[in-house]
Amino acid sequence: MAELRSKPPAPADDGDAANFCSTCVFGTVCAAHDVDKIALSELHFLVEHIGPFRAGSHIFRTGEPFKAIYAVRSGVVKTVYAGSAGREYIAGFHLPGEVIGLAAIHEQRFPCDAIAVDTAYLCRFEFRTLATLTTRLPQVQAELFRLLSKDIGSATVLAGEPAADERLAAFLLGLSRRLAARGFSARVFRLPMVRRDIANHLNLAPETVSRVLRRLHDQGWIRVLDRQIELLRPDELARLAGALLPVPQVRR
Amino acid sequence: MAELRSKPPAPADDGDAANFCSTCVFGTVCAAHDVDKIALSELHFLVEHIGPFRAGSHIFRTGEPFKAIYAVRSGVVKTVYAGSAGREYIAGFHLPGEVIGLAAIHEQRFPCDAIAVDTAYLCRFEFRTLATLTTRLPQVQAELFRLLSKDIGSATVLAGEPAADERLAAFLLGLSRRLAARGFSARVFRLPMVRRDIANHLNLAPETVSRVLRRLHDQGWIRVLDRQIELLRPDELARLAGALLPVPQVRR
DNA sequence: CGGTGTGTTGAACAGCTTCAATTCATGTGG
DNA sequence: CCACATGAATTGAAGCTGTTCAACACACCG
Repeated sequence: MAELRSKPPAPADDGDAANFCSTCVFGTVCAAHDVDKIALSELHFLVEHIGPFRAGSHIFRTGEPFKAIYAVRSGVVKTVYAGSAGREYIAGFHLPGEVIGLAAIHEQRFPCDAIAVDTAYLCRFEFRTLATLTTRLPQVQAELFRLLSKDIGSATVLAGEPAADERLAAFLLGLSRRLAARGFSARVFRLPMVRRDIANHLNLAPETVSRVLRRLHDQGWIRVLDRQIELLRPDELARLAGALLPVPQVRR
Repeated sequence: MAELRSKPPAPADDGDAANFCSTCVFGTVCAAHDVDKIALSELHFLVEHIGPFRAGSHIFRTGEPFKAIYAVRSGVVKTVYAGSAGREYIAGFHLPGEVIGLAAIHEQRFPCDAIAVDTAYLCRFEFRTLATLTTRLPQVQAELFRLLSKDIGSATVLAGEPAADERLAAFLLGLSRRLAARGFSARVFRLPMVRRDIANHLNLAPETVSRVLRRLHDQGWIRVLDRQIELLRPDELARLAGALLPVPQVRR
């Protein structure tokens, strides 16, 4: 477990006047297509680079009026809903290239907090301007539809309420795959968040997370050393997780 | 509990060449605004009325290629995800005016089954055509964004995993409010679905649903007679449900 | 060095599930 | 028309999974 890459504290690629960030959701959309050059440059002009946000600081808060959506450029961000009885539910952990804030469109207010887990940099997209632009950039509109649709699915996945082991297996594998898609090792990685966050994401007590990790460790399917994780038997984990897994990225 | 309205077996309003159905999601959008008349008539032309679907028959199935979204015109439709170990999870019950199929945009396949609970009639919107039209009808685009965003939220609500009583209270109250928004009584109504469906929606065993209903009944907060429900103390139910409730429709 | 927050482990408890039996309504075939 | 089968709903009893409460190890930091 020595070859673990430590995440760079600053974004590797900020983009410039001619290009989007390498992680940008809209980068791939615009690169290959014959799009309206003027509109494209407007889209580019619309992007606002913000950060750094230190671990624990808010990108937006529950109840704030909705003005913009955000794409994670570097670091990790969690979206946190206030649950009943003082509990909090973490809807997701968002890696570079992923977009947050889309759930706020409906009520025009953010329904959750967005909090940096790591030191995080983001891109800000003023939504009204973006929505206007999409009428001239159908590919961007399609991408927005797709992003919104994706979030419906991801919210639904955990709702099936499987056993603790399955949830944790699905969580680890999902994280592994998303990291792999970003050029990191799929086998060995470091959990960016504390146990309590994992617990709140999977609807478990932190103690249960500990115990399940230990169980998986004792079975020889993973190795756990603090936040260092090594997946020894991803096949077994996948079997455990069952239909719960986010499909291994077909598109984008 | 005698004044209960029985739901009409056929849609009350099919719309015509000049008007959308009274329940239509896009009706309100187009009615009041100064929109492109030609584009509007195209949108109108795009709508395809389908049905009836008898209880238990599929509107679409998991894995089918995504071609269109659907709006419920009359009746009730459930969206069912295949859960782990043969269990099934019901993401939602959809009343007239609500849209289903949006989660399929992302992977271009339906991630769930849509099954009629009641006899149901729907409107079908070819999605590609619709997406093209929205570039000329910004209000419709905005409405689509809003619908998608709404579904993210609704999927997240139950994820907070509260106690069984809270879930059931939230479910009953949510249903009551949605029915009220459609002109039915908020106090007295009939559950369109069987207990097992409620159980699969709330991640409970059918037996637990029975027991909780009985408990609420014995507390004097509701009256239950088979599928007939009367809410005697909606205030207490709301207190129980806590932050879990869908906000009482502000917009639309 | 004590303080704080994270993580682990143990033991008792609670809530929900599971299994099983019963009632009731509906529909089918003899 | 009745006998029987089927499925929904309810209720009871037992069992299990995860929670809660509590104690402790460990690292980091003033």
